[in-house]
Amino acid sequence: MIIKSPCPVTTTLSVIGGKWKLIILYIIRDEKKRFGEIKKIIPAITQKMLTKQLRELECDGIIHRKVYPVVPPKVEYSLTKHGHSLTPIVDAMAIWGEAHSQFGPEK
Amino acid sequence: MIIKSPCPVTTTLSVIGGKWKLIILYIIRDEKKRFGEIKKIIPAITQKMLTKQLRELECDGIIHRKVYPVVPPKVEYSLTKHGHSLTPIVDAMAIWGEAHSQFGPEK
DNA sequence: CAGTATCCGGGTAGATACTG
DNA sequence: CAGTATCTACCCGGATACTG
Repeated sequence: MIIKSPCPVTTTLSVIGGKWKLIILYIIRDEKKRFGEIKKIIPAITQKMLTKQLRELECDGIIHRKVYPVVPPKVEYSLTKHGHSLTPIVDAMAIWGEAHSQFGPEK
Repeated sequence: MIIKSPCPVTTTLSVIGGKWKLIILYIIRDEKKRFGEIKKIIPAITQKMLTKQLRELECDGIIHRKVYPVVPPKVEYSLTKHGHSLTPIVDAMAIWGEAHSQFGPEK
């Protein structure tokens, strides 16, 4: 058995592995959100990073970007069907993180 | 709702998010492996990176490092109980990556 | 409001050589 | 065999300023 880096597991990681992507997925999992709403929920993220992470998720077909042609601009983000297929993984990771964050190395 | 970066999902990501960690977990999930064996299975990884990723996984209590005091050195890596609790997530990611790697952005 | 544009520092990761 | 050590390049991500 020989494994090269682009393999199924790493494919998934490349999609959700961004610093804020899991949080974003978590935020819009149930209802669509506007750019500013997401930004408010994650104050620590910069506009540049939020834009970048959203664009990458969009490129991977995970989220949908709906632009309303109004002034001032209004953009809503929501999960695509493809994106919804990730929620079990996001959930599992949230649960694992919750349960195991306090553990250190075994002795 | 306000989310800061160190939250459950990102905790999990920080543990398995390394470039090669998921692959390593996948490799030793069923049976312990020696350093050289892992290296052979992932030819693309450098010794330095393999060492680093293994150390980090060890620090997080995910894998166990058993050193045999022999010459030449022999070191075996295996999943800890804590590490085994990650396998459902690793599996889910592998399956998702397999199923969705061919998809692009939705139209 | 929802973005670009630009600058910049620090860490990630590769290549290579060396060692107990 | 299973690692260090060193040197280096790159890119991620933050800060800040500007715009349709």
